[in-house]
Amino acid sequence: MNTSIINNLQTHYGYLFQKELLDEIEKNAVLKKVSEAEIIIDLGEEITFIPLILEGAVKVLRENEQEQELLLYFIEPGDTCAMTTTCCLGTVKSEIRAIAETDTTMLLIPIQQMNIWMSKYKYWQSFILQSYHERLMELLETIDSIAFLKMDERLIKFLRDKAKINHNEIVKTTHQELANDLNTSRVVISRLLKKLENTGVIKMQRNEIKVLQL
DNA sequence: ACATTAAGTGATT
DNA sequence: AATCACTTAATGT
Repeated sequence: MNTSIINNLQTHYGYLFQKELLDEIEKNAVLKKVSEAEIIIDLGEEITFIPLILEGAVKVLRENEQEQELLLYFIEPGDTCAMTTTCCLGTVKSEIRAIAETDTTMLLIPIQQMNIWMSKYKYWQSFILQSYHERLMELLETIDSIAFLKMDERLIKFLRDKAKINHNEIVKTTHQELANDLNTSRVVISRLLKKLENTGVIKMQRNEIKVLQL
């Protein structure tokens, strides 16, 4: 494994850097690159690995039978996906869909290793627990947002989050996509965006929205 | 020039 | 806030 990957691990996952654990990660992990919009794992697929995000961002969403979707949270470098850690024994099927938000580089850790390391390495255990906690907090934030915020507040929050994740104040998306992510209709999004533009919060063009007030 | 897709609007529930 | 029906604007071939 080359040095840039090791450096990256050190930057984002510093606290789980124990010599032996690092050696094991080198030995067992597979480097994977996915490009934007690629589906990393889909509903019902068997989970055989857990990802450590090195570069990029991944969006995690839920979908019901009628193909309505709802964004749960984003995961960034330094994160792992909690849904894949929920069951430590046996194989489980994914309850969520993970899509590359941008071009993303990650390390895939086989689920068996994950289980072995849980008891073998204290750093690994606390990393997983902490990550699980973070994911839960983000989920709570999303729930709050759905329960207590009106659609216009949800929309601007989403745009800001997205701008942050992409490290770019210009969010490249369509009104329809936003409607899908927030599980509302395109017309509603169009009208709310217009209001936001009039109040100077954003500026829009076809296929992109510039968030002025981050 | 034409077809396709994105975005805007008014009316209704 | 959702849905419908329709218009207008932008973009690809």
